[in-house]
Amino acid sequence: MISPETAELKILDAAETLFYGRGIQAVGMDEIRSASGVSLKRLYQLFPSKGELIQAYLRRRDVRWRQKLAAYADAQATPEDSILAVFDWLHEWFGEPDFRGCAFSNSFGELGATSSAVAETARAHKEAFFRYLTELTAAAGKPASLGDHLALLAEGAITTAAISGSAEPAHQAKAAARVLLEAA
Amino acid sequence: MISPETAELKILDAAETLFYGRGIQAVGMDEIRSASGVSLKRLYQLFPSKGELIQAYLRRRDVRWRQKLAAYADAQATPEDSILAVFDWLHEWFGEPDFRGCAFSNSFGELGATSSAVAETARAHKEAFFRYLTELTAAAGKPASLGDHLALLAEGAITTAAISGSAEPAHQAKAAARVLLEAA
DNA sequence: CTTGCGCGAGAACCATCGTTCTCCTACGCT
DNA sequence: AGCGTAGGAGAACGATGGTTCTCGCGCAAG
Repeated sequence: MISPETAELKILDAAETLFYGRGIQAVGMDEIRSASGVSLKRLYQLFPSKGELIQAYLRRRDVRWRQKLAAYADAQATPEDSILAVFDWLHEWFGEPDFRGCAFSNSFGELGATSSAVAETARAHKEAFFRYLTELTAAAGKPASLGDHLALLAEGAITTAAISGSAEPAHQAKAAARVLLEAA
Repeated sequence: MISPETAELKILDAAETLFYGRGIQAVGMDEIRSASGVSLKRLYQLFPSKGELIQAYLRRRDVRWRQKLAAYADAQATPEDSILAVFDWLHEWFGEPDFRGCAFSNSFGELGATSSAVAETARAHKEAFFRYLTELTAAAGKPASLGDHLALLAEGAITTAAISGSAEPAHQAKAAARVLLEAA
């Protein structure tokens, strides 16, 4: 028998791939069982309902996504470089073969109206992202409004890249961000 | 008996309210029948499947949304004013009590991976919106890249307003747009 | 008048899905 | 060895949803 921790990881990995790739409602618990190789009984022991699995999926993705972004941006030499690097990171993300937009925007559009837990998780994710950009602009000695503006550009780039299937919006957003950064 | 045209309108109105307000998969055909007052038999005569009703809903919303935007923006005195008016119009839209983000982004996130028809409709809607903004920037004697940048701001404002539940992103996007407009 | 067609109301049908249950196997403890 | 418990595989259950069918009625043509 596999350990509970391993089982939990396998379930979360399968759930993330399936939920993100095909939409939450389009994926049944049976499919998560097949993909993870964990029995239904075990699955329900670890996550007592699909709703709790959805929350666990979103929470883990939130943390990992923001960690990866921060690791990339914080490695830059100056705050200005960090700000622009955000858009480079987005470009790399958009180019991944399974990129399908923002998991939080997607789940909000799908379930936000019927699940306040999903709506709240999406809101918290976006707020944390906004806060991070505002920290970067503060470190560069720029006003908080620049953080808001950059966040809108990034947000727009994500949905546009998802729907158009192109990574180009990241470069466009970066060009706009450079203008805003120099003007601020 | 009501005329087929009237029945079709009542169905589309009910479908739009329900699909947009609660998500497409969360709404059953029975609920559309109750809300529209049109019998299931008639409903299936006019729209042979839920998929075709979804497409009709999205097509009509695309046309109306872009018409309303263009009517508002084109009424301005100068191309520059038209560009900035786009964000005023967004602000009004965000303030509507049933605002829940972009119907196309939402349906793309929900069904884009499983329905190529939905994905394509969303793509066409965004492309038309982008094209419209590029026309405005061209009329103002600005480069096409400005149109792309404004589109990203608008797009970001829409999803941010939806998830945060605030109309403020429209004002923030307008401020950023003004900077980009003057710098271009 | 009567015959038949179109319609509305809603039951019926079939698939799917979230969740639970059954049955059987394997292993740990005494 | 024998017993009890946990776990896996998958059937079962109840609800829901998309789609179709049945039934009964009203109206229009002959």
